[in-house]
Amino acid sequence: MAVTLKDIAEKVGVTESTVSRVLNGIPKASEETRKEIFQVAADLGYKPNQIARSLVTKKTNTIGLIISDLANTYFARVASGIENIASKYEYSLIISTTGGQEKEELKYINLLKEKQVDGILFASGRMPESCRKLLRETEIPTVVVAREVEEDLPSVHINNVKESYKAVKYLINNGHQKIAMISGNANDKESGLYRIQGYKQALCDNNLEIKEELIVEGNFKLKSGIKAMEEILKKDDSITAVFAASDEMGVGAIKAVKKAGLKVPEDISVVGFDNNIISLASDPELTTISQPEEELGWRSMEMLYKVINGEELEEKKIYLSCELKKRASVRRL
Amino acid sequence: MAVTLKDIAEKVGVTESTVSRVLNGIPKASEETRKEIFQVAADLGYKPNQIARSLVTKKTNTIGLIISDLANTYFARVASGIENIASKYEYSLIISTTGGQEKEELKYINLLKEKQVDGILFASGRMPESCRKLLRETEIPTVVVAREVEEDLPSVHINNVKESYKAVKYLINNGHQKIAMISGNANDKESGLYRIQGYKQALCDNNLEIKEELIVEGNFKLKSGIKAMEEILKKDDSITAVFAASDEMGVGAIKAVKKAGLKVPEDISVVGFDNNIISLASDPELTTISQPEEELGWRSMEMLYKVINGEELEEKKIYLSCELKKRASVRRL
DNA sequence: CTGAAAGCGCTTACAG
DNA sequence: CTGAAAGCGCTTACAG
Repeated sequence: MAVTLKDIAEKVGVTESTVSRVLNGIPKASEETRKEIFQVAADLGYKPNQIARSLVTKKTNTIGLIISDLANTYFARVASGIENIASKYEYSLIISTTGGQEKEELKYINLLKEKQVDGILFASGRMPESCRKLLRETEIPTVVVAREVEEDLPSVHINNVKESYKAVKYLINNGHQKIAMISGNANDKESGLYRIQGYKQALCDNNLEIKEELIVEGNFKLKSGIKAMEEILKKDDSITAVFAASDEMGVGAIKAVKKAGLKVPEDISVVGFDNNIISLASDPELTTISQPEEELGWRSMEMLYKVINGEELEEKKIYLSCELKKRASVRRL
Repeated sequence: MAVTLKDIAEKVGVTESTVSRVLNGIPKASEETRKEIFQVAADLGYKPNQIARSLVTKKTNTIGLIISDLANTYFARVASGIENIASKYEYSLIISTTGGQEKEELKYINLLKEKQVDGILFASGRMPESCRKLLRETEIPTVVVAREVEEDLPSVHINNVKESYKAVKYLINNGHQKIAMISGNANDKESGLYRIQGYKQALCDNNLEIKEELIVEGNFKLKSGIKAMEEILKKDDSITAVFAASDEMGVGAIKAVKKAGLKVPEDISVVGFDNNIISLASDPELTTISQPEEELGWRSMEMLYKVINGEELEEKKIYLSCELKKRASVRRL
């Protein structure tokens, strides 16, 4: 059996209350009993039962992370950032993956409530109204990660419109005028739609024509990038550059260009998004927008910490900015 | 305030015990009170407090995962596999990352004990004696993931010697005789040492000479692969193939070969290890050994489940085998 | 079929 | 400086 406060108390000849106080560093006990209590606790290998403690303090020192998919590099890095800072704050992390499914999201919010977590970090697709409602009812402090959200929930994310704009502007600054895009799905309001908006905005602001047929949809994966690029080349082989909404698709684009007997960047320049390791593995290395995944993680955890402890938030919505990584896949025209 | 059993009991006019039994599906209450209890519970939005429940049942339905690093693709995928099956078994997952540091590992074992987890999955570097000892004392059911371990702890992993052998044998079968290796650190008894052993064994069994100077150490990262390959080319430009202990290093090798003005696979063939996405991003695509990360994850979770429930294990050590992915980076001589 | 009681391992006023 | 008591929200024999 595990050793309890009672065991220590009996052995020392004091009461559980005293042992509890001493072990928790509450004010003065006689130096003598203090010493003895610590001694006996160590001898017996006492480990406080946090479950029992949580029941009375109503704090579990654990927070729940609801996330789409750990096998995805991007989310894995966000999770990593969260874990690092959580452990610094002495919070444990319960991780639940949802695949972006609303049903799973609801299930886990309920579960985390039952487990009495002190707070929730939500990094799983767009947050449906049902989740918001449930979160409100359960009254668990929540911060949304990597998603803009209409709700007044605190959140930390990047500005996808602005960052895409930056990528496309870079191509324009390098003299490109006929720029295609390999996008995500426009129904995905985040990396899908917003990155398209940034692309269009950049063209528009620079008096370049937006041709809808030059925006080809992929699913962020490498293969879809290949297919999309092939389609683009078939449609219009006079383009000189392409902006891909993910590095995987960007690398796919490079592959397709080469397969078509053309060269990157001599014939076609490519810019990606993410700064995934594959952007460095490709040949040529892919120019890309570097997302601060780890920072997204730790900033959200910091925010949540403040919310839990009732501290004021200076900003309810934090936008982190991304860095343009200039590499060999873009040429100056 | 959260609604409790007591609230329901009062409203229905029965006792907490009855409510508890009904909600837990314990045998027969009158159909009438059952209905009413469920009704009231739903109306009040009752959610059982699992902390209170755990205190009495001595089960938390959560397991702890001690893992090196979530930002690392390999471990992230292992974690993903674990999470998927854990949630199927209705276990929550507390994830703690250690960076492979013994001190952190010990800290988290203690913490998980205090949190009364039902079991631990250990996927963090070689397990030091101190951890084994602590695990024994705390008596938490444990399964080791992706690491061979002398101890009689159950474990699931791949056979690094055998899989490396397979990779090198493939090169030999394709007519290669002068094969270099980009290895990990030999002090790392797993992917470091064992992959070197497999390489040597394959050469040996095929009467090829082992030249220590053709084994150059990297750190599994892309850059180190480039450096190692440059060194190898400097030492002996008559080699026709290289086996890299990771895909990142393999891709690095390809880059170095190209930079030296040679071609892959025409001049030098390359085989990697992992089947990381970058093996597909590289040009040419990298032939590699595909590790079953997700399966590593779920098999270990399944094993742990059995241990927790006192079921007999047919095998205490499970070896999963890897698949050789034949791609364009190897040529037949 | 249901109640009353004890207990899980802690913490925390309240006294003294 | 320390005890005695109550309580956190449940479950589970034990009666009846």
